[in-house]
Amino acid sequence: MATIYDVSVLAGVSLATVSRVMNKNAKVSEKTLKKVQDAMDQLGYRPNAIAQSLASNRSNSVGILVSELHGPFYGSMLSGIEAELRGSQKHAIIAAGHSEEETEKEGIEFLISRRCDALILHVEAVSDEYLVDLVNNEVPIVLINRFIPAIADNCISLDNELGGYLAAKAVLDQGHKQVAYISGPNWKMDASDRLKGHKKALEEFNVSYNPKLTYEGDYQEVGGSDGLRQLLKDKQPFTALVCANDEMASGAMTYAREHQISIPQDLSIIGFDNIILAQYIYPKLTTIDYPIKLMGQMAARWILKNTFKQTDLEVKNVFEPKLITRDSIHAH
Amino acid sequence: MATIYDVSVLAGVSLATVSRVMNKNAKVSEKTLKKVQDAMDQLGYRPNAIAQSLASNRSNSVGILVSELHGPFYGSMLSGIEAELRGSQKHAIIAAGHSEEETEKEGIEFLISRRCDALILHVEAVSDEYLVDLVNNEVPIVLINRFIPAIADNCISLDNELGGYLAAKAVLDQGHKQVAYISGPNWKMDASDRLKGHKKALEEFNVSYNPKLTYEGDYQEVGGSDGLRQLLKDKQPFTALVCANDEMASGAMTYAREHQISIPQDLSIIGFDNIILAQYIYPKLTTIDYPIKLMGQMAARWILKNTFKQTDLEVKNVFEPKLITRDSIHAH
DNA sequence: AATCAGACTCAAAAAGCTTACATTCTCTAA
DNA sequence: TTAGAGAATGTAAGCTTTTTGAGTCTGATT
Repeated sequence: MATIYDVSVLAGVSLATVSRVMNKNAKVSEKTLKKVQDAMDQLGYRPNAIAQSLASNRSNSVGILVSELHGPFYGSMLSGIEAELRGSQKHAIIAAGHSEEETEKEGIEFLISRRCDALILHVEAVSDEYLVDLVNNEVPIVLINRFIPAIADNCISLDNELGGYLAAKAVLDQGHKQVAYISGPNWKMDASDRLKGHKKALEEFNVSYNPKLTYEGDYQEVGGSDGLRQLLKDKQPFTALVCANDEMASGAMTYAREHQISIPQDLSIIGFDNIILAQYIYPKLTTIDYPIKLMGQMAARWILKNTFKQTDLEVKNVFEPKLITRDSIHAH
Repeated sequence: MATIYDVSVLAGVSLATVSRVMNKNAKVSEKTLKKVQDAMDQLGYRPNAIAQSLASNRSNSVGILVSELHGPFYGSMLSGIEAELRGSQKHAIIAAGHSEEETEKEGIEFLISRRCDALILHVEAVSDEYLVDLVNNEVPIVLINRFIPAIADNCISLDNELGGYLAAKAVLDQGHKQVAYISGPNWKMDASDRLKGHKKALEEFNVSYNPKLTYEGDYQEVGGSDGLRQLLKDKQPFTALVCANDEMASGAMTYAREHQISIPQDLSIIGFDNIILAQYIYPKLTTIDYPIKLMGQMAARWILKNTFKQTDLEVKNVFEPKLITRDSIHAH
């Protein structure tokens, strides 16, 4: 593979001149420019990005750590990030953290050792202190879906509490008084925030919160079906079910169908996230929109602005969820 | 950030020794080993992967080009690849090609300039010749979901024709004689292969192929709904509908529901790909399984074997689709 | 013709690591 | 004791680029 040296020899100029042609960062005479470009074409020269990074201490790449690569959620997020970066010739290096502390740390180490110019992290298992430390001592970092007050500016998050509130309000507004809840794993910040909002709405509607009507799920489909089964077994009556995400809502809907409970006539269900699935299942799922693609884009924009100095960009840190009304809620 | 030099000074040894400790590729005495490791710990030393790549001409990274980052298909594929690579300390650099020739080429150029040790490509717009050229002259490459005879060993593909055959056979076996078909974009190889298999099955069952019962869709949901509308408008009767992928099948199902056509009583539908969605929609979609995650894993394994010389690995090039029977087909 | 500014270009150091080859230890066997 | 072998370690070149300070041109001005 041709190197810059080969180009310089063929063009009869110095390395520095070839470099200047590539980077367009200094004047080069017309004549020289042409000579160099011809030589590049002739050799099929392709700059070695690795060597460029080493020499310039810039890699033009952004490291991204997500929990999983599959699933509708991360796909949208990556897609949003990639779209935004592409426009500025920056690129993505992706690692998966699998929601495990060790793996997440390894992933971050990897991205840093790769000399990414900045990192976008969607991490769950790692501690706040660790992240604060990282932000203060290492590369620029943006956190998605996590809010840490000490580094608020580095966080792009959703107001999960508001989301939980809106979901509960949606069923309460329809006259439901007995509302069951399937939460996410309580150790996850977003799960507990959603629950907090849920309780707030209940309170506002003078409905007392009944722990027996709550089941701690796992954000997976099975959590929804297990949850509904468990809730029904408890014999505490309820007419509406709020699920902390769409997968669980879907699981609950499947379980309901298998047990001759029709949605939404017998039971109203609402989800959270508005993943693509929500509009495919039947009945179409009423849910809370999580603008994850937009948030991914915003994270990328934060980096373009703060690390790559495209100062004209606007960045928004906190996003607001909103209700998407479809067919899974019925008035009571 | 500490460099290998800092470590060597603190440990009182040479650069070479530190390097040997990192790479474990030569004997180092117990005593020296400990000194070096202590120094590394003390400095929080983290090797500069960029410099390592430049010096060793190996990046321990695999470039991956997919059409899109979102969607169930690519997510599974990436997930399979990542899982396999992680085990061997190799990493993924990902770019998106958006099914456009220019973008795909740019993506490939980028990955090569990044000095990836090998590439996994899921490309659609780029020509066979271009790929053959690439395989012969540049980095090691694996193609997913594409079969090019000249470089058959580099291809990990699905027998799409067999899949098309199986899908048609599934409805024919149930006694259907009037079978409609919504295809993918015909310029895509997989779409035309699936159609070929479809025709073959019809022939085998002595059902003549009727072009009026075929609609060229776009592999998106809207292609399914538009397709079904169009087919119904044509007044050619049919009792079964074969869709070239699950998204379109889902679109068709939605359209059917909206027009009081019940599935599968009035119309049997079968999809293709077995994306996660297929088991969530109602009725659960009978479809053809596309083991994309496995294929992603296999592509990664191909690279571990051929590029990273883990010669004990077994690689399989052609995968066979199989029928997944659920609830969307009814006997006629 | 000499001078000078500005435009171009060059030579060489630097970035952080690997690795071939050279050198120095440390034993064992004579 | 000491030669010799093998183990352990060191030296220095090399990987491909960027970048800085130092020229060299060119043409206009005196």
